Amino acid sequence: MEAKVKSLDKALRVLNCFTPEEPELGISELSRRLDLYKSNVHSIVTTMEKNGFIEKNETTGRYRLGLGVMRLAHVVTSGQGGQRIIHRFVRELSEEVDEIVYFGVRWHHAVMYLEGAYPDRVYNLRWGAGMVAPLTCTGIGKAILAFSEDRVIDDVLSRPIDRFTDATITDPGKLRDELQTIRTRGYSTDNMEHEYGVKCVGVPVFNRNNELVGAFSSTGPSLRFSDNRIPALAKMLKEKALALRNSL
Amino acid sequence: MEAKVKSLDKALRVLNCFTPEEPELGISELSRRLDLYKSNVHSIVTTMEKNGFIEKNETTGRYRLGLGVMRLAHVVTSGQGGQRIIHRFVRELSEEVDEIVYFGVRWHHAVMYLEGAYPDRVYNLRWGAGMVAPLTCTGIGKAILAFSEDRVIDDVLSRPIDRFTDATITDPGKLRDELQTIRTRGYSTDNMEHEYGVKCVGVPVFNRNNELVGAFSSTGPSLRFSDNRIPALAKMLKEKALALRNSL
DNA sequence: AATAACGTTCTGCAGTGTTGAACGGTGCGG
DNA sequence: CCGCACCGTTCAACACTGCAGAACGTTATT
Repeated sequence: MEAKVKSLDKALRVLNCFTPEEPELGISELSRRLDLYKSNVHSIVTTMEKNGFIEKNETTGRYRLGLGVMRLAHVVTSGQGGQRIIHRFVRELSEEVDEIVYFGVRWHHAVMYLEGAYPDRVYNLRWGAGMVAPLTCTGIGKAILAFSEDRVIDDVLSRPIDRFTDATITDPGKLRDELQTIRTRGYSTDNMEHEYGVKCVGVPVFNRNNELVGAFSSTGPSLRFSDNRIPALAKMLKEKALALRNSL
Repeated sequence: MEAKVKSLDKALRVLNCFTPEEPELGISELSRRLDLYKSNVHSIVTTMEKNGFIEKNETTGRYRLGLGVMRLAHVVTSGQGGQRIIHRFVRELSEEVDEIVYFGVRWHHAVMYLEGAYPDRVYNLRWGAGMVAPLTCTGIGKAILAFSEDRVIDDVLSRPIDRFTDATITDPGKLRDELQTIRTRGYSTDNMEHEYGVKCVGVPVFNRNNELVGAFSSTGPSLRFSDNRIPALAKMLKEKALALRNSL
């Protein structure tokens, strides 16, 4: 697909430069990264600023995303009718398993987390709707990928697979086998493949037409996610996914 | 302020057409609303779609905001360092008062809710970060407005004040008195001024430099928010605001 | 003091966003 | 069952505007 309005395309690429790791960028930095002239980026940024999508940090002189983005995000979350139901299910599930629970969907070649809940004892959780993670090395991602259409799986496996820990499965063949295991078993696991010391369990969520809509996952320290507890967790997640299916 | 890049400005105005009430719009509808040609809007929308900020609903043929917006929202929320602390405070506060609690900031002439927490018994809550409400008739809004700079107050009071219920204060003079009461008393109330049957209490949140950063509010059915309970609620909110001040 | 990098401003030209009409498809009412 | 109205979509030619590139004043670093 080709961009119809090229100046707009550039502007949207500017927005996409901002990440949780680099939430604040300067004009020159953006111009280097996107291979655009400084004056060009400056025009774009000031126009965004006028509309509330970018804010200027007056002390550093650099720019960050503005609250206008949050208003749009609220439109997205409130617009999805099932969102509130899913929120409730995630919260209930978190209390039942007494661990962090997420709901996420596939977004291009990644998982996007849309809902999350966690017990009170989890104190310093870095989480928020819109968070993005790989499909290939997270419990939630693998649960989604395993039940996605073949062309999606082929597409994801044909690209280089990022390594995060030495447990990350980076071989496409092995990952394909893993996905088969997940399909037959009905749930996925993440044995510290994304982050050291963190394990996950994931199950797919379908709607009444048996279409994949997303996945639940539960995650926590490897100490609590012992091999013999995981099937029990998976069972609880699966039951909730089934209940949600009937409520969607 | 004038838009440097006019085509971008149009595109951003397209995005701002989407609201929680109308999350899905057609090309013709947008073109009428913004007084632009259909083909023009179409070019803009397809370019947005390519970048993930707009999605097409294939069944209706209309368009809605895309998940790319959520990714940006996560950058905003994770970027604000204090956000996680505030989240924790709101959650604690919600347990202490056993009611819905919000944290919000001023955004132009409105409040934007950034954090919210609520007890389990609250079932069907319509809430999400990025939600926007008036400054003039909500507990959280009036708590912010009362402690804002004079030019902000004058600006808000000089505009027509929307009416939502027959308790809404729409007279600028009366509202100015109300703000003075809030300042001396240290907390604001919303006595069904925004929604029938719903009451609120709000308190401002300052940082160590005594600059206003936002406000807490607690809200719920008027039955539970009796006149003699409100001071107690306000006291709890104020204590939390003071604690937050020292943690920011 | 000198350098380098920053954000910002300006102008003329080339490239592109916009116009306006026409297309096929869909759904409604006569 | 037909015709109308509206939808989203496409296209070509032109007028306009977005952008390259240099120059500006500031700030931070050496």
